[in-house]
Amino acid sequence: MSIEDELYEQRLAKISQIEALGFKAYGHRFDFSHSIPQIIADYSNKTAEELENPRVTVRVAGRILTIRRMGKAGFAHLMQDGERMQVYVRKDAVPEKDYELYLLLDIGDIIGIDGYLFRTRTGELSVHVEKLYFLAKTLLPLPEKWHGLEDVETRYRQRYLDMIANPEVLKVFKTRSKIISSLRRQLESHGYLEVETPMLQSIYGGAAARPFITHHNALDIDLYLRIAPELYLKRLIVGGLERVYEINRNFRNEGISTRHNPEFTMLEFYQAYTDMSGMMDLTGELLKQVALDATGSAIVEYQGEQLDFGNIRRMSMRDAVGDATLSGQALVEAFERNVEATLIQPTLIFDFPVEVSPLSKQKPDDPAFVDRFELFAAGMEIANAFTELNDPIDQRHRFEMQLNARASGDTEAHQMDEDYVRALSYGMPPAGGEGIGIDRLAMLLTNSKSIRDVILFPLLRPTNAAAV
RNA sequence: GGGCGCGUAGCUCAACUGGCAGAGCAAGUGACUCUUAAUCACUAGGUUGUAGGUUCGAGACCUACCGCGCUCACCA
Repeated sequence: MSIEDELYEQRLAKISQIEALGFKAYGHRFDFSHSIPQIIADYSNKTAEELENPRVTVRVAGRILTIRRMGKAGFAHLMQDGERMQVYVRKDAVPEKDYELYLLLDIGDIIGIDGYLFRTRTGELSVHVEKLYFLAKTLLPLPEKWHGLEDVETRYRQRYLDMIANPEVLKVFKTRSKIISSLRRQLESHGYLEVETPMLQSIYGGAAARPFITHHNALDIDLYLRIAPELYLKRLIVGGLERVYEINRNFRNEGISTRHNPEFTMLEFYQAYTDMSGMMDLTGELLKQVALDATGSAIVEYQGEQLDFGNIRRMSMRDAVGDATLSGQALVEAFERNVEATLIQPTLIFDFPVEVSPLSKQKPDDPAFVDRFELFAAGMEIANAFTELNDPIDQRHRFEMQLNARASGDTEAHQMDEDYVRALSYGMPPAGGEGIGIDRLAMLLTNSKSIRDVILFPLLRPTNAAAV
């Protein structure tokens, strides 16, 4: 019998014992009076005397992290929402069956308690237990309490264990949530409307990437998982929704790395009657506020560097490369090869060659370039924005150039989207648009080295379930 | 896809040049009414990722495969 089976059997036996005492191994609703973080926030600075007069009674729930039994009394730590609270159980302070239950508890069990707050002799804020409730039995052992769970593969495959054993992981995902809610709040305050556009598309576009292909049975057609929502969002600009945004998943059938997950979250927003420079100003405003909302500061530490989102630099691609003679593909290649990784401080790079920008509007004074910028930080591309191309004839021409590129082997070139050209043909107001990679932004604002640390369930190769 | 590295008990890690697979935590039994990595005593727990090979002998060396990490390419 393996150790795990043995533990499992022992714990099944404990379920019988717990039920024999009159408790349910898997309980029902439990209305706690205070969350553990609440108690810590409200009572951490209270003295032992203040906690006695008047006595603070609490009903608390949580997962058992540690147990220290000493004959006829003992301590345990409960964890809720990433924070821990010590509880003290004395044989003469609880009903007889509750103490028998206490003796049967395992690390990992979820329990509820009634009791009152006090300070131990060493000063730790604790709950003096008067009644125990049993809420859920753990049948499997938790990772070790001291080192936690460090094996990265298990952390990603069994994220729930990672969250239990490594409370800082909870913080990362709370910060990610704050980032998204901050962006929503800000865009709404600018009059933007959140919309949802198709993930299943019969023509994919809006980015240079290879798609995932799937099949719809009833229509008997292949469909693509979207690589970007761009062309649909701009149809909405044509239709009169003048400020729209979408925060949702894109899917790109490409490599996996510390900066790439096949499905990733993108914010895209479009605003009629503005242009690239309007997007530049808005980007600065959004990022400063999102950094403040997520971390409390516009200056954020990332991997030993202080990134200042309060003061975003702007530089043309040619200036960044340092060669005013380069243009087209050669300029982009020089930029990607020599400059991109060196852009640690948040930097807007503008003036992209028209060849790599089939959806952007050309500069009025230099048609070799378009009014487009990308935001880089920590050597990563974070955002991409431009003055939207609203000339349907030019757009058709750009698509045709993309088709030529595709014919000569560029598997990531755009498809022709006749309906999109038709939409533009009804007249799209001048507009600016932008996409921000939420996962990468979350990396920066949580000081995470890998995109997998900011995606709850990153894609891993499946294994035989038994192996993990 | 290429290169480099890793895989030992549920978890965190040892095991010298190829020579009896070990510790702490977790688990079980016992002691203990203010502990906090509780303490003390005892007990149990292993197909060393998988399959081959070399060898008197393999956790270690060789080959292939599986999985993960880093990195390059591609991309956001």
